[in-house]
Amino acid sequence: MSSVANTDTRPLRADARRNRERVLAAAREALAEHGLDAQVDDIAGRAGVGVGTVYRHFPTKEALFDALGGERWLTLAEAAGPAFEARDPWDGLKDFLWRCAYLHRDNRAWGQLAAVAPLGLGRDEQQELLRVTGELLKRAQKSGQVRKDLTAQDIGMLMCGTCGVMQTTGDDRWERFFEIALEGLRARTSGRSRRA
Amino acid sequence: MSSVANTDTRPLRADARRNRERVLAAAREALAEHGLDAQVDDIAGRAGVGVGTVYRHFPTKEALFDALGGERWLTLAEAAGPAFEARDPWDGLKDFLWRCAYLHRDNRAWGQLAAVAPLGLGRDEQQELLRVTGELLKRAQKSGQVRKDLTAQDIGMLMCGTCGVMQTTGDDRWERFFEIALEGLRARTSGRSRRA
Amino acid sequence: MSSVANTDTRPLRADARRNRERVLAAAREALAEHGLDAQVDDIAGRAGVGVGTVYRHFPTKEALFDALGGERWLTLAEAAGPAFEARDPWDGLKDFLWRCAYLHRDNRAWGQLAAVAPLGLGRDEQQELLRVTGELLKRAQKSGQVRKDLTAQDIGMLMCGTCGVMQTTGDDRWERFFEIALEGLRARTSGRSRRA
Amino acid sequence: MSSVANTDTRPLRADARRNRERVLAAAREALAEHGLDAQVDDIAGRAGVGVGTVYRHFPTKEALFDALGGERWLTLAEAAGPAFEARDPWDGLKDFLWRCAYLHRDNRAWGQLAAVAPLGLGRDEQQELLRVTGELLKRAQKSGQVRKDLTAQDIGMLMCGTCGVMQTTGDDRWERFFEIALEGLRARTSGRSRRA
DNA sequence: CATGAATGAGACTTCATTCAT
DNA sequence: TATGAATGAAGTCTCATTCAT
Repeated sequence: MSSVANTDTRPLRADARRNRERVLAAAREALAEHGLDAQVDDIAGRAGVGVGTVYRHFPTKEALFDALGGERWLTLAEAAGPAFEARDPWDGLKDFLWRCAYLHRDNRAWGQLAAVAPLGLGRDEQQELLRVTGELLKRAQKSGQVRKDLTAQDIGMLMCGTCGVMQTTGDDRWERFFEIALEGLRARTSGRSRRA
Repeated sequence: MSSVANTDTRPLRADARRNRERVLAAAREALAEHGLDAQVDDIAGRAGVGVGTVYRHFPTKEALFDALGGERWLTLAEAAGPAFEARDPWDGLKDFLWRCAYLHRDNRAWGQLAAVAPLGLGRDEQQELLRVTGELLKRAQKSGQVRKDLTAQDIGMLMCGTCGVMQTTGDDRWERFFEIALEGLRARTSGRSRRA
Repeated sequence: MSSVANTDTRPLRADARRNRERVLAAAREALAEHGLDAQVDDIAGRAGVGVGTVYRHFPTKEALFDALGGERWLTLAEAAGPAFEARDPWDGLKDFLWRCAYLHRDNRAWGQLAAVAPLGLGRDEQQELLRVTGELLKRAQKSGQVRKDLTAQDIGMLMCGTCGVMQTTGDDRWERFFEIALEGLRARTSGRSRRA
Repeated sequence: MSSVANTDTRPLRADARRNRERVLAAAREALAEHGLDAQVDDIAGRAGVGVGTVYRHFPTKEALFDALGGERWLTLAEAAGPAFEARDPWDGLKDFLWRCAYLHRDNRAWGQLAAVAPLGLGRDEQQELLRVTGELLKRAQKSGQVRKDLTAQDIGMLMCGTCGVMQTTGDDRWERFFEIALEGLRARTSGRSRRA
């Protein structure tokens, strides 16, 4: 969660780290409010630092938002933990996905990022998320509750679409959308084949 | 489709109309490429006219994009026509929705607009779309193929989410998403309960 | 008053003349409201003609306003008429000057022009005004009521200053200013000489 | 005269202050030459800074000119100082007013401002000017040299009218106007001396 | 290291004037 | 001849980024 975009291994000085965190927090706020059009000066202001400090930690506005994106992937992956405890694998998967959705609702910045950060590409942080998602998915598939052909990336797209709805409506209607879309994951009941 | 945003009843002069169309076409292009950040000067350039001409037809950048939005709703509504001919209501509905999706794919500008034009709100042009969607939906519900509790707005959100995916991935993966989400519309087969 | 700026001797066609007058009237209005920043399109609109027509009659925005300026000089000169009937020459002069002032008050456009049309320069139309002013002035000087050293141009500057005040305050305070300034024209009372 | 429009208490950095002064100086120049139509880019150019710098110091073109206006009132008020030393109150008043007039002549920008800044209204800086003017006026009235009914605002209008003339003629003729108008302030002598 | 002043390309919009219809 | 659509230079202001203090 902490030094996501900092490739330098040397630990940052205490105050530098604090500034970095402040900037990230401010960026989250600004991003949530104004989307990708958030202004660097505004972010610096919210963080209580000068623009220069922002640029010391992040070479570019884009880099700053990228760092936020990194956080996002990690946090989402962490959200999977409880889902592994669930008795019913389908419940576990659902729980995880709703959790992810609410995280996006509570952090509008992430929703904005979802639109820019293509899925299944690049970022290392994303791998872990895909891994745990795949795990939960496989369990549910084995229990016969979920379509056998689904992949973790399919799930990713579903979340991505949900973020889109979230931002467009700006209210709670996405929950309805999400509930419907989740149904799309279910295995078609054996009813038919049996009847046939 | 035609003179969407022109409230003045007087018919435009031939050349003026041609320019208006050119500007709209250029705006579509620019919007597709750069989203809402597309620049008026660029649009004028693509249209082969001066900026002034753009502003003569549309008082504001926003108004220009609005006009595009109007087109969108109308065209989508028109896309429903063939669906009413389908033998199977579910096939009709699916056909319509895929058609809508492909229209968005072929006109990336619309996808950008989808993110700004909340559903179920405002614009008159949107009413017609909701109406025909509702009609097709009702038929499919009557035939027992689709969840009874769905509304035209639910369908709208589904399309909206699909646009989100389309833009994020930038490739064809949205088709997969769409196919899955469509499954979410299906009525849970009564097979089970009946058998019980 | 009519074809002031039209140097072509051929009489204009009836409708052309009517348009010309309309444009001038519209220009007066616009000038009064927006000063020299009045827009040609707006003037054309008020006149109920196209911009092209405005430009047919006046090659340039400046030329249009100049024409208004011409009117101004002529009308002011005509305002002197009654003043020649006055019993008392000083009363006659005062009457004339107040009349001029009120003409400017009632036609704010002129006030705007006053700031751009230097006095004592160029325009033929101005000569007549200077002539009659000089006449009235001379009479009042002969009767010993007015400073002997004043010239018609001094009077012109006084009017010009009054217009400045009129525009700056935007209300009636200029009357006060004018009254005071007029006193400055009076011959210093014989008191002095008597005492001497 | 110094940091007129800077309400922030923190002292500006040395270089920032220097730039601020440069911008103001450039604005004075531009205003003098082109009036309120002076362009921000031009001002920036004259000041040797980028446009951004102008906008950092003054949020708006209007704000910039306002700052100049503030200077004006203050400087004029300061010009009254010497007048209080004069033996003869009328000489003192005259001296002050001529001084004001010359200040406007030497700083044409102020003349332009005179046309926009109505008298007796708003600005705090103006109060001081009205106060000292009133003071000098009262003295001259007490000594019987000046019309008893005059107010500081009347004097203000007189200066305002003078600025108008100054700008219209563009030469020295305003001195003549001013001299005449000043005579308008004098108490009509005859009655008194006669009675005496 | 931090600060925030400076930069300047570039965005949107206006409007005098021209010219095709 | 009248119309009003088209033009495009020019104006105001913004904001990511750099750099002196």
